[in-house]
Amino acid sequence: MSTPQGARARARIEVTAAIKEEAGRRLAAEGAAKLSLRAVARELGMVSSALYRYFPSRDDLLTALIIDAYDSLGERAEAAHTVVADAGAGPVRRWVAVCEAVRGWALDRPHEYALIYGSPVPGYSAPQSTVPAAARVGLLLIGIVRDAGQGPGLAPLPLPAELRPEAERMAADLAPDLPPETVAALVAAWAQLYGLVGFEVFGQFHRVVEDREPFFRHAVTGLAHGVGLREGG
Amino acid sequence: MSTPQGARARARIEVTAAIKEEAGRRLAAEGAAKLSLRAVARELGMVSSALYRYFPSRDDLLTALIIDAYDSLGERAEAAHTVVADAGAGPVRRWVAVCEAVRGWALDRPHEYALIYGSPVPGYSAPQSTVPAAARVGLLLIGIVRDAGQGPGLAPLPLPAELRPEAERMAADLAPDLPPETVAALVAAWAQLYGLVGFEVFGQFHRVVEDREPFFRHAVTGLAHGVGLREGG
DNA sequence: GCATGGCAAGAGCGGTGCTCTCTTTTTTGT
DNA sequence: ACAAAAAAGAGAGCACCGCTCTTGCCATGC
Repeated sequence: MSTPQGARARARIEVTAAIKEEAGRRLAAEGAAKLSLRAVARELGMVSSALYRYFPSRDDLLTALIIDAYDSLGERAEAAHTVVADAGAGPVRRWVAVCEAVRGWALDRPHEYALIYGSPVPGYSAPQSTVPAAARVGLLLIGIVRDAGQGPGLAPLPLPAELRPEAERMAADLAPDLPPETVAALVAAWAQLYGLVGFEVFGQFHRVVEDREPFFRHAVTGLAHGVGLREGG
Repeated sequence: MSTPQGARARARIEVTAAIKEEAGRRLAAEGAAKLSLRAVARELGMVSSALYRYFPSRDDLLTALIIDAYDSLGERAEAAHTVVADAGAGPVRRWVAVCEAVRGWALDRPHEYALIYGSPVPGYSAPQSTVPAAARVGLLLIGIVRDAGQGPGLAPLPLPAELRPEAERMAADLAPDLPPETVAALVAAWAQLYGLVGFEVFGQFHRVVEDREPFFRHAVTGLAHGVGLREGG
């Protein structure tokens, strides 16, 4: 039936969604630190204590918003990748497109970006439930490298001996079909990408980099080369 | 005399220092978000309103802590550089030493790291007074590249046409004696360094990278190569 | 048809940043 | 030397916050 649990459960779902929606608005407008349950409740015309029927604490509400943010970012990155992949672009152009999608999303929603990649909310540690959503962009980047195949001579920096065991462990975990040096380079590039995006979103480039789009494109192209991607594929 | 302004000014300096010290302790212990003026005042045996005679607002206290954090980081990086430079190390080893100092400092004082390189405190924008302290690590990295000289053929990625004007502007601002492609690569490496450090400090490498020290060393060695440094150079 | 369980409401606790007033103490100017 | 002025501490108070507990209502499910 269309009312599988009766009108009551239906209302619960709607109220839950309304809370998340309003909380998302306030998050986008003022940031996570200023997100208050009382304000959300006030805006929704309910009393603050009623909100605790839906989210046991402020942190649980934040968790819901975090998962939404990861999903929104992952979706945007995947969409951007699909567009250029369908146009027949090579691996470097696909890599750059994904990076630019991440940057664009972060600049559009700086507070959501801060929520997932900024300082962790104190006393709060992301529950396991955020992991799949959080992994989407990483998987996308791995996929691009996998699709490109790895011609000999295009390999990234050779691994120093001290890193080889860890690189092999990472490769076994993340992409058993890729050589360990590629996986190590990928993980580093992944972190470095968020360094570039974070510096821009958090204002660290203020009065340092002015024309940021070409700068970013150039930097992530360097990242692509670092993991072994070349124009030809 | 030893009391150039009388006992009053002397006391003011001491109380100010005590406030900053206690605030720093609480910051290190619990993070910026949980830093409360009232708690600091309580710990110091004064009433909260008295604290406003020394810091007009919580944000001003945070600003003082931010400057201290930048200085502490800069000092540690400079000390690390001095050690390896005095030992006659080449540019790559000096670069890596500075990066490792940044990482070590961040891991030692995650909350201070979050304060200066994490999500900006909402409604707060760092005043101009933080700029010199914030620039120290960057200047150090520029200095290493400058000292290395730039042999031909070791240059970083050639600049695309769209980035050339901006790269020349950055070079004029930051290091007029270095070629624009080197400066662009330097700024990118600077941001990427903090991506690597931030991911580790903020727990993004949890269950992804386990043996982090060699991984970091390898990644920042790659960064050094990216700006044109080579072992011999 | 009625007991039950989900839900909104309200009061209240302990905490926050910040302001204002009042008093005391020190510095400064004549 | 003494009064005026500046600086500092204390306390009350405002408007918030997260969160808990109790109360009473009302729709739902037996």
